[in-house]
Amino acid sequence: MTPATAVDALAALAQETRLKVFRLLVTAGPVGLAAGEVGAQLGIAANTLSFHLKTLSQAGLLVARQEGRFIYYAANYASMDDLIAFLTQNCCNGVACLPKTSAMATTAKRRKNSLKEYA
Amino acid sequence: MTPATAVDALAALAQETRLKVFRLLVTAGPVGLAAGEVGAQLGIAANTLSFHLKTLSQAGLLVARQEGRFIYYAANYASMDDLIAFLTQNCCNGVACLPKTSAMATTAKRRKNSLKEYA
DNA sequence: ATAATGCTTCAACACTTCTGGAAATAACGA
DNA sequence: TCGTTATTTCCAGAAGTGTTGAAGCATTAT
Repeated sequence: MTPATAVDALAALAQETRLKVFRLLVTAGPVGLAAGEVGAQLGIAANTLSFHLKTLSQAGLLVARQEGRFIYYAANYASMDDLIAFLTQNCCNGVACLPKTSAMATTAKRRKNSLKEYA
Repeated sequence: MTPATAVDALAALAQETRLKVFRLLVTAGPVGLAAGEVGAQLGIAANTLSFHLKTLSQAGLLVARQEGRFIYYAANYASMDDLIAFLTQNCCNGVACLPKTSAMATTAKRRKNSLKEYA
């Protein structure tokens, strides 16, 4: 992750509507949601939503796939991970400065839930 | 962390100069660096730097303390942690979607290094 | 006192971003 | 084919952001 890429991603998230959209898609899982569904759930006009989805996609935070007339958007977990790694790089020299972050996805949790759940 | 707080923090980080400053202070540890030192290391004019330090501080990402003529700025690890927790909340239902993030600060690492290192 | 140092504030300008209406494109159904 | 649905693009105006030079405060040194 380059500084420029990180700035793009952060700028994309630094807007109320886009942050709502992103968080909705983060909880929605890898399958994602159709654009219209996102708009309906959050009460956003189609053209405005399209603008914000484009911004998030260009920043690499969302991936889009077409299915018939619908376009599904899903969170790009890998780039979110890269962004967080970039922000916390060399933080505190390994001391426990980020308790919530480290608790969030422990090795134990990872072992308990397999990726196949989404297959 | 409220959505508004998160947007403020993300907006503060979504700027090349500020991101550089923040990352420098993240690696600098809890003691922080004097404003002038930050400016010297990154090559930023005093007035410009002051503007950006203020933005980062108001967003809660930095804490400032005066020491004589110098003002030391340090990363606020707690708010960075809150921000990451906010972004990744309910992500992927516990599946291993953020490998780097979870590897970043494991329980093992936390035990190995005590907070007293900075006392 | 006076000067020097460290940092901040102010005002002005160029530049970018967000929003909303209207029109365009694309896929499907009758 | 024609209409409907899903989504995007274009445009213009309003609002916000970053940079610069000059001036202003505090704190320390002479």
